[in-house]
Amino acid sequence: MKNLVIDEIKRSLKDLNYEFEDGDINVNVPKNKEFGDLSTNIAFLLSKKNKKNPIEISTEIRENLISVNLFREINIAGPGFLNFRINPKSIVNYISEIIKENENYGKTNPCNKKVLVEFVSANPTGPLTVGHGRGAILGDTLSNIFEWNGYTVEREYYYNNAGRQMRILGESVQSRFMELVGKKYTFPEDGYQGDYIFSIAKEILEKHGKNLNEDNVFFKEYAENFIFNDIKKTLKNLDISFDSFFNEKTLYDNKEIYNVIDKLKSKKLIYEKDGAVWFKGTEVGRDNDRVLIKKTGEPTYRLPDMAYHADKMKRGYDICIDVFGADHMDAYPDVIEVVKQLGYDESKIKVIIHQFISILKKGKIVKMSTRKGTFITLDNLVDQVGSDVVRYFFVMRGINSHLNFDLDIAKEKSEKNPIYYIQYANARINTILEIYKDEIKNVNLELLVKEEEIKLIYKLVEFKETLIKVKNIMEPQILANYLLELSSMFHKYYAKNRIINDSNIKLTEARIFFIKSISIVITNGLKILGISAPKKM
RNA sequence: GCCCUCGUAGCUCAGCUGGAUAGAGCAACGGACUUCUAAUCCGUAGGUCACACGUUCGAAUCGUGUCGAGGGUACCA
Repeated sequence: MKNLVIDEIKRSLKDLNYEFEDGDINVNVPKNKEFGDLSTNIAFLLSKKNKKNPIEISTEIRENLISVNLFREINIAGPGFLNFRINPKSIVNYISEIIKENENYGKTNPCNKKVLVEFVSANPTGPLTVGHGRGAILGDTLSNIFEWNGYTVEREYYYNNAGRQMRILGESVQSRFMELVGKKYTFPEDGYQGDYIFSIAKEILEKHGKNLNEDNVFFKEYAENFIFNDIKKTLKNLDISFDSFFNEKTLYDNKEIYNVIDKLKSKKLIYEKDGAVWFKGTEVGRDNDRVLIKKTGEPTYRLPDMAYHADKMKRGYDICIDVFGADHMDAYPDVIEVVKQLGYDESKIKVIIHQFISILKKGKIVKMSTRKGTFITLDNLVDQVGSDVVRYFFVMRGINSHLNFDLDIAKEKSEKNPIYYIQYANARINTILEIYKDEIKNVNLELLVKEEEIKLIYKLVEFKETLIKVKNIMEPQILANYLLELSSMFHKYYAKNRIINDSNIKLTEARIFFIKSISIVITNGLKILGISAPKKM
């Protein structure tokens, strides 16, 4: 809708010989509907450049556009705003288009571009917690968005099953096993204290008996498998699946991490100090130099991260999206700088940082630690409120907001959750569609003349623009809010207007088409968010 | 100390690249089901957009500073 108006304005400005750039033209929906359907401030911008009165410019543009069929009315208001009223007849046929495209409405034709989305990427040291949930759902939703925008998407999970953390995990399980069979084994310092460690130990006992004689590696690998299966199950419960799991170990095996060092060395960005190998970040504008290889000979986590990103660049994606929690805030600029130094186009990497959520229980923030086992698992949350609610909840807020999630309220008030509001709108429509099954031929959509109907159609037309916008700025809450607004408009309309009206068949037919198109948009929108759209509730 | 993110109604939060009278849900109060699902709708009340300067015709939005919250600042991941 906006785009249609913008195109007309552009054409007009060319006619009038005004110089402008595409970004200059802003069209938006005025808060006060008396101002019209859409409004632009273009006259103000041109007035600066041309030293001309905004009213004068507006008048010229109005004269030029007034005969265009798209517009029913164009007014000049205030100090020079141009307000447009759209001619409903020029827009009403979008409904047919929506119904024709049905479950594909909103999809863009394939654009032959590949995007890799890396998310979750939790090491297998414990179950996924609600803390991981936001990243998991954000990553999957962004993947869906890119798919709907015509991209080929790969979802990748990056993990590390080597190193200290995993060793401690193995020792923790071994220790619990010994405890179960009554043998002595010291629980490791910094060991994992969660109950799931016991569960793993018990399963080992059941399968292998109490005379099992294996070393730490056995316990570590057993635990890793157990936990990874658990993680995959959790993700599956949220309808999330990955195309690939990338093990950090690969980068050791194929020496990629050392290639990174060598290349940086040749650029004189590497030096040794105190027995460690450092990246000279300060040379290229970073605040600090960083250790890449410890004096023990082990790489720090940064180095494989760098090699991993270099690997992704080699694989030839058009965009690489990294979904991180705020705790990675500090590491990624170094990684990106190194990618750049290695000669890759670092602008292809888009880092999405989301803030953490706090879980409130009885009004208090629950401090969570995987190590201490004081966490709420994502599974637990899904069990309590369901996948739809969880998925909606985690994308309904801006990624930069630190949001508080009150568990008690979420459980108590789950009926009043906004997701039900949206799903209910769709269910109401489908009930009517179930009742009215007469064949409709030659529907006359121009009978939809009520103001609410026209506004709703505008809203439907906005769907495609919204999907493009979400793809560009990568903030899915815009889609969540869109669906909420659309549903609200429908509920209000439904309360005031009957759809099936036996004394006016033609109007009934038009409205059936109308609500059908609303249902399609809600269903498709929810699908992108990974949420079901039941026809009955 | 330094670096990120944030501060909007009692609570949880929207507010797109600055636009006209700042929105929604929850909580409070009052209404609406013989009619396609009341998981809904309508109404009342609730605000110095943390604060102060600045840029601008115009600021919740941009800039600087102050205060407050969270996160990061490791040869942990």
